[in-house]
Amino acid sequence: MNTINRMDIDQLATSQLNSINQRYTTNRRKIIGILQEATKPITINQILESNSDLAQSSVYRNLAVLEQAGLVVRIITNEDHAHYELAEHILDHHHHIICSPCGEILDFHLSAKIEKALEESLQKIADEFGFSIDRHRLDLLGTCGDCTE
Amino acid sequence: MNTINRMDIDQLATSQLNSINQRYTTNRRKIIGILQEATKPITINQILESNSDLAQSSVYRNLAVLEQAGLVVRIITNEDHAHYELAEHILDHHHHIICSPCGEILDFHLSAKIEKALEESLQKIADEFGFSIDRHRLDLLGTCGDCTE
DNA sequence: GTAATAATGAGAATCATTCTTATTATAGGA
DNA sequence: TCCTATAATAAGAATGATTCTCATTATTAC
Repeated sequence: MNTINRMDIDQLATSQLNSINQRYTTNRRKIIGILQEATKPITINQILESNSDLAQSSVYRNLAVLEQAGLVVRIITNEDHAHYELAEHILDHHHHIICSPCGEILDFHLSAKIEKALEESLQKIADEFGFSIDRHRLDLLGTCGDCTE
Repeated sequence: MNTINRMDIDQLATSQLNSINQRYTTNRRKIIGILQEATKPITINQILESNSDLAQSSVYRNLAVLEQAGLVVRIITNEDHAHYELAEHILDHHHHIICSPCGEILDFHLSAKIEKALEESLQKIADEFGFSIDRHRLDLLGTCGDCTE
């Protein structure tokens, strides 16, 4: 998991940003770096805390650009703040386990077998509805060990 | 699906609201009725459009109460507005297919077999993470037929 | 280098949602 | 049936995450 290294990410980022006529600037590189180190989805406040050089408005703007470029995914939960993480072709396909009390989000993987069976079912369903699928997401909502105590 | 009738819902609503010391008022009954007729998750604006008697602030407040009572579920997507629908013990367990361009949300059902396999996998994963599961949600994101044309 | 264009950052603006408060409705006891 | 205590309502104000504006700074192409 996440065997892709920094050099490869930079190359990917440059090429995907270029394809939408955007540059891979210093700020964008910083944000990608912070997301890569985070190993789990984080909020904009957490990004700002890890690098005080970044302006809030720039982080909002750049995350939107990085999302358009397909490099970053925005995760919406019932929390006040959105969470962000690197796109699945950089990490790998996975799902989220969310602690409702504290808002923490962690990644998990389904077994290849279940994942495949699920994808086949979903494709059939999309066909029935006349939808073209972009992606699916599966969240597990509950309470983490720390919040139970 | 959704074989429960209005009388049963009213009874359920009364009992679940009472258990958190809340009343099943006229406004709350109206909101439940609108959600039942909608057959798919709708926004607060859509609720206000179906009944001009309701004050916006009351709808917000009452949906929060109905959600606490476990009668209503709030659905968050990337859209600006949250969507609401009746809880799964009133409808039945299902998932959502979401059109990203227009924001429409429809319900779908997984085959019992896949659903069961999935739930078993998720239980194992929750155990590994030391989480207690509340529920899971599965969304299919894509583009509906109308938005493709 | 220089001009043209894009990105930045500070703060203002937006807008869904939540909060406040005076008014109205409801339930339970006398 | 009337009181009284308490809950719900509705109108608008307040909040706060996110988006927008625009003057300044950086980058690219020639």
